[in-house]
Amino acid sequence: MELTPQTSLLQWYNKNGRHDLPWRTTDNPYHIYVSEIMLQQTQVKTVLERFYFPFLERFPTLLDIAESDLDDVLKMWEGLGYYTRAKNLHHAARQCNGILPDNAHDLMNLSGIGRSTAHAIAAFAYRESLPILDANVKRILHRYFALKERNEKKLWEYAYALFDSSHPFEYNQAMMDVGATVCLAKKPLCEVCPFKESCQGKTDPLTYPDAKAKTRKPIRKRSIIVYQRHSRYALMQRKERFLHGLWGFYETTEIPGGTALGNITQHYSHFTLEANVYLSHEDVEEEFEWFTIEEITQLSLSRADHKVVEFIKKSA
DNA sequence: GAGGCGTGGCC
DNA sequence: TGGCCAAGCCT
Repeated sequence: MELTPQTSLLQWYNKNGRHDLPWRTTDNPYHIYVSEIMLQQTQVKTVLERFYFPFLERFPTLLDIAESDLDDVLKMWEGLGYYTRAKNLHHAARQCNGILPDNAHDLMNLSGIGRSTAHAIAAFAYRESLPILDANVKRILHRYFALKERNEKKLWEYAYALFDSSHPFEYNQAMMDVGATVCLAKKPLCEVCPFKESCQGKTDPLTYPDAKAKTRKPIRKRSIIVYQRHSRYALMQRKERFLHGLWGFYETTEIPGGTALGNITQHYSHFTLEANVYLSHEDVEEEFEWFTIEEITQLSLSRADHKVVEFIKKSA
């Protein structure tokens, strides 16, 4: 007798799932929430080894976040990227007064929690019977139902079609594990896949969905000027959306004078920064704040600005 | 709906 | 080594 795809998936998960992930072995909704936000567009290894535990130690409860300054949250987020997540997490903590809603509908009203994340938290923390639709599930669905077209609305319908409503926790976790370890983007391992019997795309999995149009990342050439007064250096806290809340040195399209310290290249999500770094003792009228190297380590800086700090240390 | 939004790892 | 990819959301 043939197994249903849901039963096959469940059996696969029991044997092959990543059961030891800390956000799977807890029933603390706040811990699960933090993990879901950190894991957005971010590899499990990075979250697991560098960010998840230190963050929860610094902020043991959601109320601790609500009662802290955004700068303190950003400091724990430093290096993780997509800093709007930290801003939204801080805002969400205050929106709900440190008390996380216990259902997907109310979770979705919080900043930074979309439909998929709301479903994930609700399914994992409260066993609410809802499917998720993340990149892993999307890839599986495109192949399983042989869908060439990328269509978010239709994918949600297919997500419900394959969903095992009797086992929301195990199903959703299993789908992410299959996506992460079997239904791989470049090398799908169809022979060990729990869906190998019923998958409609198994003969040519790489053709689903249609390939994205290739676009070349633009290169932005900039000068970074490190203004120095005695043993202090000029930084500003970014107000714009890009790297919001992080501190940085002065950046310009002008070619300045001063001592050349070196060059940095930084790849961002939508452009590449190529910058020449200069040290200058000129007076400046811009509204900077001035910090020693020691004090700078207390701030939150982007990767690129950390590279600048390294140049300063070498030149000193 | 398309584009903005970080960083590290992989080949 | 440059281009893709990794538990999306917001505007």
